[in-house]
Amino acid sequence: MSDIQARIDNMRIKMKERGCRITPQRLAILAILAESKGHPSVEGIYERVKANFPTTSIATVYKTVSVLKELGEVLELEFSHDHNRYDGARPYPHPHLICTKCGKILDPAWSRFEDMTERLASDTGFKITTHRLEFFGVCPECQNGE
Amino acid sequence: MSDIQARIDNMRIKMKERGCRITPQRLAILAILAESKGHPSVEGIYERVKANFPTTSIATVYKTVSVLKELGEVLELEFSHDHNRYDGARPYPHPHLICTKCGKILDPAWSRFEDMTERLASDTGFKITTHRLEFFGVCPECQNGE
DNA sequence: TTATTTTTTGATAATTATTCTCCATAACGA
DNA sequence: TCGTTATGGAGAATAATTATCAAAAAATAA
Repeated sequence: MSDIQARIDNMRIKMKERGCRITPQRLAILAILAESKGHPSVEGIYERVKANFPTTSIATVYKTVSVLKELGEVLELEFSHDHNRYDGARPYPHPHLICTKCGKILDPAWSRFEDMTERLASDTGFKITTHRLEFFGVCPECQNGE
Repeated sequence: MSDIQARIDNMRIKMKERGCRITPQRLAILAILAESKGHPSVEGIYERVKANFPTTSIATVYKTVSVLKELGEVLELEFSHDHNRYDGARPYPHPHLICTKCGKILDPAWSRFEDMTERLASDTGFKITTHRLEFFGVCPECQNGE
């Protein structure tokens, strides 16, 4: 079974356990999020769902993403000046590399920051639950004016 | 001269150079941002400015903060589900420690991530311009139910 | 100083992403 | 299959932020 299929199944099970019904629209949303190389926005997910389910409302996408967020099955990247973006393939905190020109978001293949987090916790008394690390810059394509 | 006064003067000079006029309201905003231990929101700045200038509009605060952001004299912490928060004392990217219960934001005394950034740039071809690193957790006060 | 020009202020309207409302419909356990 | 109950969809509501614009204040010129 592919990683993507495994992610879809995992999300499905988590939603079921919570008492959610798996509708075709939701399944489509899960699939898009699990594939999500591009870290889509709700708007972007909505556009892709509509290809198969033309009557879908954007509210449905918001509601499904919200449940997944609550379940820890999707990572939300917050942008107060733009649509939030979502990572359903790797829902745990990890670094992101964001092109400030085209909005592309990449996942550099790096490990987490356990030791850093631990030291910070013992220094400050905080119980650290999560973190967010994002690098911003201009991608090679945008540097070449493509 | 105190660090805070130096920050105020620096912001003032940068705004002057850009052709901005330093009004009493703006000076009050600069002072609040330079002191900003608590990483205030626009709303919070507005409340404090109103103590001295009761007729101030929140739009004035938004506009001033926007100019400072453009000049790189204030760091914006983005929260898509809440007011953004601002750091005028240390306007360069640095880690933040955020209590998810009370909203307190601390600056742990850590250095930047130059080496990390450099490696990432050479790995991906991105021209890295800035980064964002935020740790979330529950502060000691909130753990004790205060 | 006074007149003139330009920017800023402040009140409010507009915008935009997101959330809510509500009922017909669909999912799913019995 | 049936009955219960969550969901879907359309549009209204919300909330943070931004835009508008006339009046006031600051800079500049005379």
